[in-house]
Amino acid sequence: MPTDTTSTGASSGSRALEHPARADIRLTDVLHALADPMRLRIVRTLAAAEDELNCADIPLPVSKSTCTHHFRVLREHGVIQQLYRGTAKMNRLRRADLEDLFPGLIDGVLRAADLQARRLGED
Amino acid sequence: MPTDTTSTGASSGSRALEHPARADIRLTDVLHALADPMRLRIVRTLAAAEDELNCADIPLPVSKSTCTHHFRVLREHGVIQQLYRGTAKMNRLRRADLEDLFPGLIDGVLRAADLQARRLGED
DNA sequence: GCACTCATACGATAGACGTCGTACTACGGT
DNA sequence: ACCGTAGTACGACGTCTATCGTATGAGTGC
Repeated sequence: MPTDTTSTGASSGSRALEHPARADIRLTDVLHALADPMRLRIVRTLAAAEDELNCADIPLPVSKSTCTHHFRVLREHGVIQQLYRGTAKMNRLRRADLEDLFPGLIDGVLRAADLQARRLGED
Repeated sequence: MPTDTTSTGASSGSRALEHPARADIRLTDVLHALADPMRLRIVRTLAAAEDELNCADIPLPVSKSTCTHHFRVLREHGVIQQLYRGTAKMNRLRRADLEDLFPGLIDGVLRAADLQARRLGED
């Protein structure tokens, strides 16, 4: 029950995507997932949206295959939740699970990323 | 001056070890450095000690070469400060620099690691 | 000076990672 | 039924990583 992905109900519910159960999420895996510029950008965008986003809603300077790869890494390491909604695949941060396991961690990383972006004049 | 390693004075001051300046520390590098079980254990031990530690003071289930490798990664990514003191090499967390750049990040990771260790019965 | 200890350097190796392009599948609309 | 769109699968490629063993360098103490 920690990784219930059927809560939206109205989805066509075709293929199931494998997510790690909350208890199986490992800190080093999460850190590894976040330790990549592309993935960190994805996570920041998802966090800023506070709503589920289409893969294509997050512009990345890499090919579509690479994009798929990064989303999968984030999902398999327990950082995001993905579910199909028709032809699109919606993405959402697993805030509740992560907050339960590692309170404050994600917010700390996001704040750090914001500070660095401001400091370096990016973003 | 952000990376002054001569503050201890009494050290023999032989070889200098390269450390990134505070402004050059990148979040993804720090996360990557922490995203390894061995290195996370090193950092946790250093944080718990709150004092500088010899490399050999941190027992790791890997060879000495590998140990050296991990310490170098941590240093080159700005997580720890190393300085020679005679034949030993002392290690210390760069808490001030990291706290200045990414407030709360390290503490968040350490707390997360503690919680996970308790949850999994390790530690 | 010599032995001992702490740590490095240097290869070597096996595996993981980020990236790409192309071919393919799934769904939705017309 | 058909096409278009969103995303996957697969194979390839070069790079990076974690690990090791052995040989080497730097200090301490006898």
